[in-house]
Amino acid sequence: MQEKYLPQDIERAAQAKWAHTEAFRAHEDPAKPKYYCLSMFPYPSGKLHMGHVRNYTIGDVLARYHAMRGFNVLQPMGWDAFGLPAENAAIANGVPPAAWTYANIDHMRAQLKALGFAIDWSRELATCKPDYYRWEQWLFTRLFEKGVIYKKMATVNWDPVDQTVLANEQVIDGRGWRSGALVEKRDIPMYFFRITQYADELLAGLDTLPGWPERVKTMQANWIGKSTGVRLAFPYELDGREDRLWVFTTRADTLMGVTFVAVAAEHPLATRAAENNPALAAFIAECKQGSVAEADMATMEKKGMDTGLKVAHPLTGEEVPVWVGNYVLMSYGEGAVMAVPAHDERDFGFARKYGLPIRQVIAVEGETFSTDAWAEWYGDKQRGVCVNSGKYDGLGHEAAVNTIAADLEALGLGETKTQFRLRDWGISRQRYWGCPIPIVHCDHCGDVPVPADQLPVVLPEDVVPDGSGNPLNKRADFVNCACPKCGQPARRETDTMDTFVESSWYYARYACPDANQMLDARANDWLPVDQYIGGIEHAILHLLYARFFHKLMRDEGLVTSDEPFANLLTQGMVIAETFYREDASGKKTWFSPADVETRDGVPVLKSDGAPVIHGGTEKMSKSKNNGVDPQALIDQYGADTARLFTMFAAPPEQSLEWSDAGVEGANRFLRRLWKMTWDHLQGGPVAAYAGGALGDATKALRRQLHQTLQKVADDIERRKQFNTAIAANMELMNALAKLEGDDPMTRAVRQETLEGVVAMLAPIVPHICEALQAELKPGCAIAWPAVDESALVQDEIELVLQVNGKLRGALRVPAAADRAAIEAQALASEVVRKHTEGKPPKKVVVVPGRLVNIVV
RNA sequence: GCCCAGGUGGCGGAAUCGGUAGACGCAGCGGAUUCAAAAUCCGCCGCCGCAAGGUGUGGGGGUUCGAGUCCCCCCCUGGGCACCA
Repeated sequence: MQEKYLPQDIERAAQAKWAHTEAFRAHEDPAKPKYYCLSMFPYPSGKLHMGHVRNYTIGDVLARYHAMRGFNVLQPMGWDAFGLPAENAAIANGVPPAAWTYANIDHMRAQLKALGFAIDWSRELATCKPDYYRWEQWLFTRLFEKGVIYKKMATVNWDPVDQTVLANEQVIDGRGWRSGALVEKRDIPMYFFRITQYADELLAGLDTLPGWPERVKTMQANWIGKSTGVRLAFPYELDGREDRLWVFTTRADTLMGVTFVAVAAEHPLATRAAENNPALAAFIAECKQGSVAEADMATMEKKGMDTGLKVAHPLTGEEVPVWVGNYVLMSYGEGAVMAVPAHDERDFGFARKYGLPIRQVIAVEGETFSTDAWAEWYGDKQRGVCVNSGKYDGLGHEAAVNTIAADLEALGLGETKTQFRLRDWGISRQRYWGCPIPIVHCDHCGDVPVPADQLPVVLPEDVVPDGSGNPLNKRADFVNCACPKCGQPARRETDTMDTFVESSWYYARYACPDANQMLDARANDWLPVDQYIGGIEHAILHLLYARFFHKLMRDEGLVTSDEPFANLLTQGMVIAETFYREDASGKKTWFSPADVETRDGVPVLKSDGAPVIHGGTEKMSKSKNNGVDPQALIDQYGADTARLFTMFAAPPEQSLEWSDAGVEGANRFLRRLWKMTWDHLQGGPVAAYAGGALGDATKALRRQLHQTLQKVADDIERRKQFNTAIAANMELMNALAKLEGDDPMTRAVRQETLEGVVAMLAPIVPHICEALQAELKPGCAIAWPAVDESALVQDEIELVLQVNGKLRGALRVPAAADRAAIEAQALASEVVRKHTEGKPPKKVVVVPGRLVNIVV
């Protein structure tokens, strides 16, 4: 054994050994319980960032721990390889996205291997490879034929200068990120997954997932947003024809307070009204500026304009004006809303701004209504009762909704309806680097899905996008084809799929990566995933889409389970400070924190010494350029230090603010572990303690060892909190360092303790543990030690002594002492007499094993 | 704007079911070792106070023998908002 801890040498040796023995190759084995441990696969952006290190170390700790505890473990890895950054790199460097992506994959694979993760690399997949995406195309055609996928118009961000569709991320303050042009909304045809058909099941399914964090389930439930309300109609007559304007509301009880209705700018009524109204047409055009992102829509100034059209109130027949509102979303509900300014805060503000009437129809006892300012109670469903509402006066929320709904139904002007906030999933992307949508457009046959025997539709990999439009449109060899149905010349669809489609089923493909079909029987051997680990930022979209896709695959007979992920661990983000400079046009340039230093309390760029602006502490991301490269850490200290530090710095679910300090401490601990083992082994080999009389010190250390074994198992398995598991081992090592003596019994206990620490830390720092095990117990694989219950027994325990709830001292009592004996001993103690000043106790609280509180 | 989290020493964090606030680590301070330094080892380390003691978990209120933990209100920070992944 080397006296010095040399991480590079031992890590290389351990990794070579694992590779040689195929230690992590997973095989189906019905004799053992399976444990499918999956970390969200990375986007191959170039190099690993700290978020990856954190994510995959968490997964690796759980995978290795479960393997030690007798599970048949599968831990695969792959690449979420399609996406926008590859096109951006192509624009910047002139490299085809495919070449850029494959080079990144090679680099990042080597980095992952250097971190020593227990991954079955034989199952590696990349979503940009035809043998992966062909099955996605195959399923698409099946679902298209079933009607689960359909085509409709949808609104996108359009850059009029670059003549291209922009992602929401590419719209900055309403302008295109490259051109700086004002972004417009544009309607184009897109393919949609009918996810709303599964809304109820996706909602109900959350209750079958006890292994998911409550907060994620709450977010998903709110996202699906099931609400019951009333769909009702405002009749009107236009151009001599009778028609109805439909709206949906959860507050039908306020129907008598409607003073206007608001429609979206794209609503047919708005379009019709604008025909002879240039001012309105101009306003509608204005509404079409800006991004389609909901956050932008919700935070922009609420504006509106009267269309001049009137509709009739469904119950009173009273005339109600129709306005266009820039805050009304065409894609949600009916594209129109009824406005009750008195009882909806947004309508209230809008009515005051435009001088529209505010009519109170709900009252709360003891409160006075005023049109001057909004008060919380105006919108209170619980306490409010109807007023100024004719026959509905005096009814509470529920009764009023039911009565009004019944009356509307009798008139044929409304019905009770369940509404979801969830919208169908539009998957068409006007981009090159994605999975081609397997549709052929034929003048005679319409949209024809590509037959299975003609799949995959292969994406050409030699393309370099230039930032304007989809380059596939310029590839005649791709676009021109024969209609699969009639054989006549036809055009291939050039839109590609949302990359969320690839990441919605990769977890299943890992079970059978070589299958010559989408999935084979092995999928059911491994699914559902026992532990899924990934960033909290995926709490809604990715996880909802994957759950949805799993149900689609189930309904295709490909899997038997209802849910893909039995247990979910949402790791917090690795965040870091951001710094930027802004040019005259308002364009921001972001600088890496590594290139920034503080001079006289001002952040400046190291290269030019001029100040930069601090942009807050945010998720490490490419766009903010605040990622920290873990490679330097690995190069300097080794993989085990990087792993130990990321696991020790914060519990997995919390966000982790990056700082370089602390890494040194993790490395110091490993050196100390190494040195203590070396020192111990200088005395020659010794067997671990296996029985016999012990002194106080050795007995206490053994108790701590076995307590720690219990705690660490609980921390890893149940609490999934690795920082405290590591801290417990540090405490144990601190105690071991204080154990003196070289007699055989003491050395046996020291051997047992070191073996225990090596086993407990093996999932976290596997390389050093592998090397230490080879010295401590040559020829024996690391095994999780059984807890010795007899070592845990204590004769005496210490209780906390309080007087009036304040800590005043401690009390040593026999472990078996009963309540009365403890109370007597407490009352007799010196501290109690001093602090009670002789007053008789009013109450004595005894919490067994914890404390005694004397109340006077 | 809406939905979901979080806020504890100089810093990262611990306190698992309402029961000793600050485990463990970083930084700092003092000492040992050394020609010297690094490394290592030992000790101290919330704040006020010489001490006794008081005080302290974003702010305000409440429940309780006892609140970081439960309830109400407020402030701040982060994540998501459907085309970043």
